[in-house]
Amino acid sequence: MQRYDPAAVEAKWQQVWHDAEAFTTPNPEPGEDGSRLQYVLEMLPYPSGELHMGHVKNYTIGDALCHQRRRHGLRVLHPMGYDSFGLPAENAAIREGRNPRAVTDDNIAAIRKQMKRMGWSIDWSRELSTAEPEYYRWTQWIFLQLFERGLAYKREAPVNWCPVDQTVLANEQVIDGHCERCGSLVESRVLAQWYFKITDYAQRLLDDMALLEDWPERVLAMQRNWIGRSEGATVEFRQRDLDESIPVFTTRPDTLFGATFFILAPEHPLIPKLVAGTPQEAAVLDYVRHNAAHSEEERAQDKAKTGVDTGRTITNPVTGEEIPVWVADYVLMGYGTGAIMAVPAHDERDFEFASKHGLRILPVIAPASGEAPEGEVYTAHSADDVMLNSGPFTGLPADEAYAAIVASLRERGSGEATINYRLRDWLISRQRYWGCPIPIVSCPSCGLVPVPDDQLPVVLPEIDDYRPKGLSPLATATDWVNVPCPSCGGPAQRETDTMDTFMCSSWYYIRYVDPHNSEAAWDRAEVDRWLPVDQYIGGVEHAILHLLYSRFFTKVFYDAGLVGFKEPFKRLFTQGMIYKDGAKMSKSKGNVVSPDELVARYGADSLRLYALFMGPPEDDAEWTDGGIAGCYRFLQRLWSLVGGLAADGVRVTASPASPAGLGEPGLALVRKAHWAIDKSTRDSSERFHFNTAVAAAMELLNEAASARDEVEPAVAGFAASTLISLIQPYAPHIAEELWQQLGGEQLWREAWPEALPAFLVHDTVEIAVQVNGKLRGRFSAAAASSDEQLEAEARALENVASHLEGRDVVRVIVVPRKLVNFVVR
RNA sequence: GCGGGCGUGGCGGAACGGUAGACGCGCCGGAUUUAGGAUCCGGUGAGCGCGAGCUCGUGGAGGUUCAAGUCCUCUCGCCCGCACCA
Repeated sequence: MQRYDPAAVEAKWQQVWHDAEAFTTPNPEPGEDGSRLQYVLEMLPYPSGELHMGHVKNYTIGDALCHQRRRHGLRVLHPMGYDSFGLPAENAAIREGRNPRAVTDDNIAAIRKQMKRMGWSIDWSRELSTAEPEYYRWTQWIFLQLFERGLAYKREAPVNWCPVDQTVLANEQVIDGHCERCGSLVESRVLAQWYFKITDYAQRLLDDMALLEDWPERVLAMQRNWIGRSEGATVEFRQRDLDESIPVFTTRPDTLFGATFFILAPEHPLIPKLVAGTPQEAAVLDYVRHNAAHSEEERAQDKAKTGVDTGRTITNPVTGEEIPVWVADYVLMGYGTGAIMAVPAHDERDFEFASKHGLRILPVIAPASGEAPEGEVYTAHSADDVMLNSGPFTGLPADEAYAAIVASLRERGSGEATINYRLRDWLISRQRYWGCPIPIVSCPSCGLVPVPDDQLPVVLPEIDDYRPKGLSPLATATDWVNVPCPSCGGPAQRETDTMDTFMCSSWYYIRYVDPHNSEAAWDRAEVDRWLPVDQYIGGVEHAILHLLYSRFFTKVFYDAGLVGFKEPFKRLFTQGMIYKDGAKMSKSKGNVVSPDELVARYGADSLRLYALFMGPPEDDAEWTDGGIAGCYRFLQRLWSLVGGLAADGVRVTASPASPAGLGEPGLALVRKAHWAIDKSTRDSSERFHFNTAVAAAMELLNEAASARDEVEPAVAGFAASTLISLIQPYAPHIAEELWQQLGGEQLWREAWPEALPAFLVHDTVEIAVQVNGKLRGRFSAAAASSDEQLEAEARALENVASHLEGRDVVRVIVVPRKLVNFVVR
C-alpha cells in the first residue's frame, strides 16, 4: 500500500477534472427544463497579492455546496473572476515603478494558480477580469444606460477627499471620518463629480427586502440603517429680508410651537445672501470658512456645538413669531434640507445648544403625569402625552396634535408630511488612473455628450506617470483627452476621471452567464434562466457597499427591461472571519498563516477540511495549527483503512437493502453509515454546518476502523464507500483517489448517498432514568417496549430503587425510546 | 444612544425542551522506537469516594415545566455595524 501523498493525489485529479471538463457548465438550451439550475456564487477576489485564509474559507464553503448540489442532480453554475481595477494594484505599481496592468496581471496569475491548486470546482471557461476592455466596455455601456435614464449626473458639491490617495470617496468608503483604504483623515472639497441617483431607489431597496429568501438579519439591519428612512414633515419657514422660504425636515411636527430658533448648516447656500450687509456678516462668513476646511465627517468627531448668530430672524409658520436664525456645525448640509427648526425643550442637541447660547426653551408637550420638568429635555414618546403652549392644539393628546398640525400646515401651504432618507447619491468619480474611464465627452457647445455605443470601449490610455496629482492622471494624455464632440464634431474633451471600482463589481454576476458576448453586455434570455443567484457567499464587510450597489443596479436593469428579476441574490451567506492569537488575521498584525505553506505541508484537502471543521462557517473562528494537523491525520487514517480494504479486494459496495440477515457488528456499522449519511446531509445542506457533517464522517471512520476485522467485506465496503462519498465535497481529491482504489470512477458525478429509514431506527435503545429530573441510571430496552415495561424496568434498577425508597411516586413520565422520569415527594 | 450578535471543559466547538461536553486539538499514561518524530491503545469537566456511586457544573438572578445550555423576565460582560440623521 502506498503512503498518502497529497501533492501527487491532488495533481492527478486536478488533471483528470481538467481533461474531462468536469465542472464546465454550458448554458441550458432554450426550452430545456430550468428547474434544475443552480447558481452558486462566491464574491470575486480583488487581486492584490495572494489568496489569504479568508478566501480559502469563502471558496471552500461555496465549493462544498456546489459538489453536493451537483450530486443531487442539479446543474450548477460556479464561475470565478477578478475585481481587478482599483487602488492597491495602482499604488503597488507606483511603488515598484511598474505598470498597473502588469502588476494586476501578475497578481491574477498568482491567484489563479492558487485557486487551481486548491481544487475548487470552478467553471474556468467563464473566467473574467473587470479591467479587460471586453468587460469594461459594458461597464461603460451601463454607465450610459444610467445617464440616459437621468440616473447619472454631474454636480458640483462638497465631497470627501482623501489627501493621501488623492481622490474623492463615496460616503460608504468613509469610516469615522477616515479613508477606508489608507486610514487618513478625509477632507472636504468642492468638486464637480459624477453621481448615481441611488436615492431614487431608497424605498424600493427597503421594500424589496421582502423578496429576499434568506439574508442574514444583521446585513438587512445594516442596509436599513444606511438607507435611514424617517417619517416626518417638511415645514417652510418664511424669511422676510430674503423674501424666500427655507424648508426644514422634522420628525416631530408636533413640537412646532416649541421651535424657538432656527439653524442653517455652515454650507447652506443662502447664508451669504442672508448676512450680506449686516453687522454680523464678517463673523458669520468667517465661521463658514472655518467649517469649510473640514468635512462633515471630520467635524462630527468633535461633538462640541459651536455656532454663530446671523442677527436675522425667520417666521415660525404656526405662531407667527420671529425667531433668531443661527449657523451651527451640528446641522449637516447632507441630511434633510440643511436647515432645522430647533426645539430645545424636546431635542437633546437643541437643548444643549440653547443652554450654551442662552436661547429660549419652551416646552410644548408634557407627559400625562404633569408638566414637563423645568430645565430638562422631554424627548420620550408616550401615548398619554398632552400638548402645552400650542395655541389651538393645547390640551390635545400629542398623537392627535401631530396629525392636526401637519394638516394645518398643508392647508396653509407651508408644509406637508414627508419621508426623508439618510442615503445619499453614490459618488462614482475617482481621480485615479487604474479604473474604468467614464465614457463622456465634454463639449463647449453641446455640454456632456455620451460616447456613442459603437465607439465603446473608451480604452484606458497608456501614460508614463500614474501618480495621483489631485487631478486624474488621465488628464496628461492630451492626445486621448482632446476629441471631436460626438454630437457636433467641434473640439471637445474626454472626461478624465475614472469610475469607482464598485461600479465594476456591481454587475459581474450577470456577465458570468454570457461572458464572451461581444454584441451585448448579456443576453437577457440566458440571464433570466440562471439568475437571481441561488446562493451568494462572502464576507460581511460588503454588507452595504457592494451588496447595496448591486441591488440598486439590478433594479435599474429591471426597470430598463434588461433583466426579468428585481433582486440579484436570493440567498446570502456571510462567513465569519478567521482570527489568530485573538486578532483578525492581517499582514499588519503579522499573524497571517499562508495557505500556500499549509497546502505544501498537508495538501489542499486537509486545508479545505479544516476550513470547514473549525466551527460553524458563519461564526468567527480562531485558527490553530493543531487543527489542520488533526484533519490531516483523519485523511491519513481514511487512506490506510481504504487502502487495506482495497488490497483485500473490497470494492465500492451499495447498502444492504434491509437489516435482515446481518450479524450484530455488521448491522451496527451499516447503521452508523446510514446515520452519518443522514446527519451529514442534513447539517450541511440545511444549515451549512459542515463542522458537524465532517465530525459525523470522523465517527464513521472510527467505528469502521475498529470493526474492520469483525465485519464481512461487503459491510466494510459499504462503510468505506459511504465515508468516501460523504467526504467528497470537502476533500474531493483523496475521495476520488480512494473511490478509484475501490474500483469506482467519477465520484464527482455519483449520486449523493441516501439514508435508508430501515437503518435509522434501532431495535434496542438506551433509556435514561431520572428521579425528579436527575439522572439516576440507564438501561437498554427493546425500542418497541410499552410504557409499562419501561417503567417496570426503570424501577428495577438498583440505583433508581434506592432513590424511590420511602417516597411517594406522584407521577411517572415516559418518553418512548428516550427516558423515564419519576416525580417523587 | 440606536441596531445586530455572542457568553458551554485547558482550547475550537457538539447537544428536535429529554443522558451536557459529540468530533477535533491539547494534556496524562502505556505500546512500538537507539533517540526524536510518526503511529497504535487507554484516559481526560470540577470536587468527594477503594468502589457501586454522590455532589456541583452551560456569565449572574429569578420564572415556566415532570424535565431548561435550550423557552420567558431582569441583569452583567464581550464583539460587530451605525451614530450631532433633526
